Amino acid sequence: MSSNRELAAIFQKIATVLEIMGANAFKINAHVKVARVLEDLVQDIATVEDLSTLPGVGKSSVAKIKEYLATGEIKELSDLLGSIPSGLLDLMEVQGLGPKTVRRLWQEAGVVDIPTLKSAIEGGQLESMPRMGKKTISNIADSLAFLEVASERTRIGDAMPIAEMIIDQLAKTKGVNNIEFAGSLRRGKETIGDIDILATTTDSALLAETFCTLGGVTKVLVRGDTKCSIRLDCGMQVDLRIVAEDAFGAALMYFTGSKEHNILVREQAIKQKKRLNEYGLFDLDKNCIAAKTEESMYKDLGLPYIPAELREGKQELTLPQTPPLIQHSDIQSDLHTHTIASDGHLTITELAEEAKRRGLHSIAVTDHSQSSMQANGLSPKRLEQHIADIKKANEELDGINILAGSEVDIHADGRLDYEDELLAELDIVVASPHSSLKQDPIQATSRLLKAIEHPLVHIIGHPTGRVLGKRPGLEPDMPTLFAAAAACQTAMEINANSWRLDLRDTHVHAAIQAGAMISINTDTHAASDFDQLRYGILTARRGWLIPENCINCFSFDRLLAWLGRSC
DNA sequence: GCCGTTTTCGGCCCGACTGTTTTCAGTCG
Repeated sequence: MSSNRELAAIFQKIATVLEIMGANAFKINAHVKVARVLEDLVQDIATVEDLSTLPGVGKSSVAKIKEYLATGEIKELSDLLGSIPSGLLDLMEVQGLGPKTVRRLWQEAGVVDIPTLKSAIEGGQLESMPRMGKKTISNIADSLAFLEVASERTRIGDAMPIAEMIIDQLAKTKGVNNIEFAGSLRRGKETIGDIDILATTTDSALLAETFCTLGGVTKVLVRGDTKCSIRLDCGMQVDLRIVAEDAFGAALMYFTGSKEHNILVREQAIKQKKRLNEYGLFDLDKNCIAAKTEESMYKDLGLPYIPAELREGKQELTLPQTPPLIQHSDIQSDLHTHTIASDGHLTITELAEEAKRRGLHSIAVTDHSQSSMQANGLSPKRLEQHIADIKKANEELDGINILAGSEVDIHADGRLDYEDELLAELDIVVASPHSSLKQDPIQATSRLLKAIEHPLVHIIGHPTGRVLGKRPGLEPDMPTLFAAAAACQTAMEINANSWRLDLRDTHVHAAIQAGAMISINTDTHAASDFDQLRYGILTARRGWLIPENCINCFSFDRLLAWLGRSC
């Protein structure tokens, strides 16, 4: 919902202005928390009956949200922005600049935005400020230059291979015992800020040296005894923490986060008269109760083990036991793939062989439909021939079932791109939006609803059509869609391609709550695309998906029965 | 500003690192 995002941005801005003005830190945090809750909210904020039921939303925030819904703005923000130059907000994005420094730059050097900061540096005006030495000024200049070329966050599909490559190299360093990545990467978020790596070693000097001189390092940002930070030529920042062997679990838990999860578990510790930090769980006499493994930490806090993907500070501490979240090995079929018949790079046989090699029992061939001209979509006549080719390949190949399908376009008005008679010949129909991705939410809802309710449609492919960092995609009323999907037994896809991850994590959770089935597919166009499945799994786990709610985990017989379901 | 299984008032995580200082403020995660 765009209004959710817009409102979240307003709360975030209020928080940032308050920070520059030196307001109470907890008041600032309260605004940041509301912003986060709004960003994660699946339901349109305008349809929430009792706003005060949202976590972190109190009396004052309810009033602000209501004001926004009635007028489209919040006066407090315009008032606040009247008291400081609005360009100061941009300065807060500069690494190393915090609220105190930004305020001083403004009041003592007349800096009001990034251009005036640049000229103040060039003109030497900062040098006369107290606590502003050569090194600090040069670091600010570096950060400014970096800000111009850097994008905000990195897609997990880019970050994960980098992290794994670095870990591979560091693991070979003499003395290293444990090494793992933590942070948002371990939690499986769709985009990553920094890569966090934790290690134990008998030679920390050697490990730090190896880390700071890795290929691709453009700047060493921090180099201490236990913490080093580097920036890579791709723009990513990587932090290495060297921790004690017997406190690896405590450190892993702490640096995996999220910050919100850490606060919740720390509160849990305080309630039990314990104390929790990155070195372990302690009693009031500072005796260590647990530290070595994450499992022991959660156990001694009286909690079930909480998988990293659930650690977002939401409802995870209320879990009575560890949920059996879906795993890579649970996936037995891929139900959305392409061949050279449309825009893929593999033949039907090559595709099926690759699926078989990866241990799947079934693969659905779902090439594009006729309207997808750019993707060489199949005319009805070509589809007829393609179905025959798929059936022939299915007979010839052992050890894999090949289903004849189509990824059929959902037109802007909700009609499908083939006649029902043709769709009825297919084993499986994935219906996806590919065009008119900027249509308004009401039209988008009705469009997707028609496809969900179509008796021949099994799966809605990449339901919003978003592409991370490039286009937001459709913004339909998700709760309405999920209710219909549950009623019609139409599965909603998690497209595992790391550019898409569509449905996103919060959608998956809402879909399951509504009783809808989920399908995780790679949308494979080339053999290596099967590797993207891991990102779909992470997104599914973040949405609390268990195998029972995912049709790709069904045995072949059960899948066939499900595909034959009546709507 | 938000919250409540000791609380409607009094908490709200806290340690590492940097740069500038001679003991600490600011930033970050």
